[in-house]
Amino acid sequence: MTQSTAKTRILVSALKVIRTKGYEATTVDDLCQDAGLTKGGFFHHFKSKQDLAIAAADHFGAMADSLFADAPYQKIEDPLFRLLGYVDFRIAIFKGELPQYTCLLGTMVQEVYETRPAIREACERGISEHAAKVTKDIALAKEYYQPDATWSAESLGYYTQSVLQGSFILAKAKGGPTIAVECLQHLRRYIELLFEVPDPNG
Amino acid sequence: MTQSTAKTRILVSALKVIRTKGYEATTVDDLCQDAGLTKGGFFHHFKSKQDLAIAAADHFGAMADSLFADAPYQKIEDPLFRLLGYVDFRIAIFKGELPQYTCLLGTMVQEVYETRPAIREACERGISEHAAKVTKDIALAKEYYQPDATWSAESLGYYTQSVLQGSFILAKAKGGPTIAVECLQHLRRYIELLFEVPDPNG
DNA sequence: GACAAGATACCGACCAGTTGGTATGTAAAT
DNA sequence: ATTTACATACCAACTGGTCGGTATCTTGTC
Repeated sequence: MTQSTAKTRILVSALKVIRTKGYEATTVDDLCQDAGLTKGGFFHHFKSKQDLAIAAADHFGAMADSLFADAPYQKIEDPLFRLLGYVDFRIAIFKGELPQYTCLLGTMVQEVYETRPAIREACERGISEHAAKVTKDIALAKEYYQPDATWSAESLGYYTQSVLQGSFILAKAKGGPTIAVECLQHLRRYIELLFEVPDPNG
Repeated sequence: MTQSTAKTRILVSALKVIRTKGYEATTVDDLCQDAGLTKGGFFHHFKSKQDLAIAAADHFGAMADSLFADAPYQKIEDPLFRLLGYVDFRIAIFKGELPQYTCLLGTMVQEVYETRPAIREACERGISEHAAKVTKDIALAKEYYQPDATWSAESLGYYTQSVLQGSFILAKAKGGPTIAVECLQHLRRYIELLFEVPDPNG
């Protein structure tokens, strides 16, 4: 059912190539070669490289949406443990290959936030939408377990994304996910402490 | 006493330009124009653009070193509160201009970790050295206040950097530091919780 | 302290390769 | 018979980097 039209092939290639080389270092020819078509075909579907980047950002957001929507942790009923399930799920993703667990949006926005406002905006949208979904569970958990806490659900939602984005950078710098995973475990511990989850070790 | 030799002028320009545009989008001509010399001069001091990037990474590390070594919070004697002082100091830095509080190393490594191993290595070195300095205080505080904690000082040191790097990305995406600062406040709260710092609000 | 001799710091023109993007053509689908 | 979905050929602009040259600063010698 996964239609392999040229347009989606380009988008898939964009996710792969831009995540490993960044936006500026990725040439249109790189994408054409990876997607198996020629430049004429590329510019038939996207009016510019920047246009492709925006479409790729949207596509990445949609991919992420369904990845997390279909993840097993969503079946957990308690919002707090669903939130912890989210963190565990993200830790599990780190077992894959580096360019695959990395975030296209964070990678691109880092490079182009000043020079390509339209791309920046697309990245911001994707990040914020994902953060909003995490925030939703946080808000539910907060209402139930910590209604009087001084921190806002939204800021904690963004905080999870901050830790994730930073972990990607450390993983790239270190050439592997070991330290990144430890960072996510700190994030998990923070959530446990905030919600006063009983320590399973006693 | 601050010698304005062409070489240091190029390095200063590199910090500025690469932090706003990224490594690949920064051309040698960009740097020459900003530093006020010509291409011939540039390649007299650096044998390649990549060579400059490595030198810029080292220079950035040195700048950061002295910035934090001379910061007022270093005078705090208790290592735990010195650590909290570090976080507060980083929050304070966010009051400046976006490209100025951003990390050159995180920006570059994101783009080039796969394509330019030598630059990746330089970025990793800089990040790890800074993390090690934070870790030092964490280790002291841990030994004194939480000697039996299960988390390692080193992982917490890297965690602080992870939150920072992620906060930079959010600041770039959002076009301002507001959310980033809130992230650092979460980091501060996490440290307080880990070390069971009494809540000043009662 | 003068001066030749070399090293250093920089300039400006140039080059080969690459880049994003275009113009034109064509075969299939509607 | 148009429109869609590509391929081919091409271009102007830009890229990192080279090269020969010049001004200035160092250094050793007398």
